[in-house]
Amino acid sequence: MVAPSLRARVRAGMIEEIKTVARRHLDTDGANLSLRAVARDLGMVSSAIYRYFPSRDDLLTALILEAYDALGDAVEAADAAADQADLRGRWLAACRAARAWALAHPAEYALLYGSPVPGYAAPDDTVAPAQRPPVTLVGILRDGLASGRLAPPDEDLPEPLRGDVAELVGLLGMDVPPALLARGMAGWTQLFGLISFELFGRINRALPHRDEYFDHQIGLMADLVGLP
Amino acid sequence: MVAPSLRARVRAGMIEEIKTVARRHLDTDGANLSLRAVARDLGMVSSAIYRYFPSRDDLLTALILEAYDALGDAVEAADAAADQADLRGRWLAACRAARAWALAHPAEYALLYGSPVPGYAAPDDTVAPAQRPPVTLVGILRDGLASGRLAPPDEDLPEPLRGDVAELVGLLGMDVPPALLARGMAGWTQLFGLISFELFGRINRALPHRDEYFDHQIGLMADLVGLP
DNA sequence: CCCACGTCAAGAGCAGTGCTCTCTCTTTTG
DNA sequence: CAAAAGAGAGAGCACTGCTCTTGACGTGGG
Repeated sequence: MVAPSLRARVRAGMIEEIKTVARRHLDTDGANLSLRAVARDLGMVSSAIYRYFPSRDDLLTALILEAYDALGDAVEAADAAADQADLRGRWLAACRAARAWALAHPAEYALLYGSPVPGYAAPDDTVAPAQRPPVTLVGILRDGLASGRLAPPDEDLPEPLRGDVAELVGLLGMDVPPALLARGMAGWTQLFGLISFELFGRINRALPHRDEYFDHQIGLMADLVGLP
Repeated sequence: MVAPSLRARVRAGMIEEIKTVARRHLDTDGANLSLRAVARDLGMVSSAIYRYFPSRDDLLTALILEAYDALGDAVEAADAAADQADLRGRWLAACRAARAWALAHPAEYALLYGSPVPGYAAPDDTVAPAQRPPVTLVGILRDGLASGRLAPPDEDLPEPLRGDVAELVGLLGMDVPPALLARGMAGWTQLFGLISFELFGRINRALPHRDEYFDHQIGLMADLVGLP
């Protein structure tokens, strides 16, 4: 392990600076990020950017990865900060943290969960960090099951579906009944829908009390998954 | 009322032809619609398009309007085709119709419910057609309430929210308790989330039986709104 | 009938985009 | 100290939305 050379440190700083400026452009100008505009802000020429990122998509991918991790950190931190015995409190805290992060970083949220850019295919690196929020939610359910505070749902899944979800249970490494995982995914789907509606402006201008509306809606889903 | 002149009829046909080709480009190339490419396909030069649409955004708006109406038609038709006494059947049919339309027209769905285009602001004309699917869902609940087949939820909404939702009830002109409307909106949010995840996300590659998964998820929401 | 008016399409051009290639200068390395 | 590698600048290609001008054509009124 040699000490990084001056050039290497400058390079790392440059990469960070490019990402910072790009993030700023993302927040102000929306999803269509212009490499040339970023370069202009940095006082350099557009072709110089290609020393650091092989293409615009790679820059976007780097931003997406960081955004997934930032969202995952926020959700997991909120869950960890709550009273671990209070399952419903943990669920609500995780959901609120996701919404708060999305409201604070709307353009990055749109990058993660908006319509996919036509030519762009997200690399596999993004799969794991993307699953952190739903995994956190399911983890709360697993904890509840383990501690006996959460009763599994009465129903079971019909067969072709049961196998799929059971496989997903194994993939996530969380020992919960398939029917419960399905309800947990319903909660995650609902959370995503709620945030997207609020952010993309499709939801009602007739609902001024957005915090209360959000809390009520995620409360409904907490009921659905069986949190007391 | 005079008969439209030959020129007017040719013009109307041209507008339709442009929209058709644009829709095709949308489906193949994704959201970034190129005016020049559309013009090329029509054997004309890009500037000629501006005789019919003042800008690219106006062409997009026309497509969005038609898409909203197509989706609304599909959902309402599915609801109307179901046995009107079978409330749960109507709910499921409406949801399935929305999904089917989205899967058949992914790019147009993305245009409607994906991340908003930065510079673009949807005109007010789009508000009414955009509300047709959720209004259809709530209409099912109202019918159930009127016929006594659906019991309103036990709970009531806490105060700041109750007023908001009550106002929304008035706005929609549907006489349902606020708590029930809130649950109906949860169902609509869930439906949007489900379709978006399936279309955009590569959530659940581990779920090959998508139809069954979808049916189960909307079934959960049918339970939540109280449909027997 | 005919001509002026309004519509239409084409072409050039402007400012912007992602990206490539070359050329030069500086830093690191053997 | 010389060779190799890295970094930035600049020109250029193909593309985008959009504007303006120019010339051709169909149509309705005199």
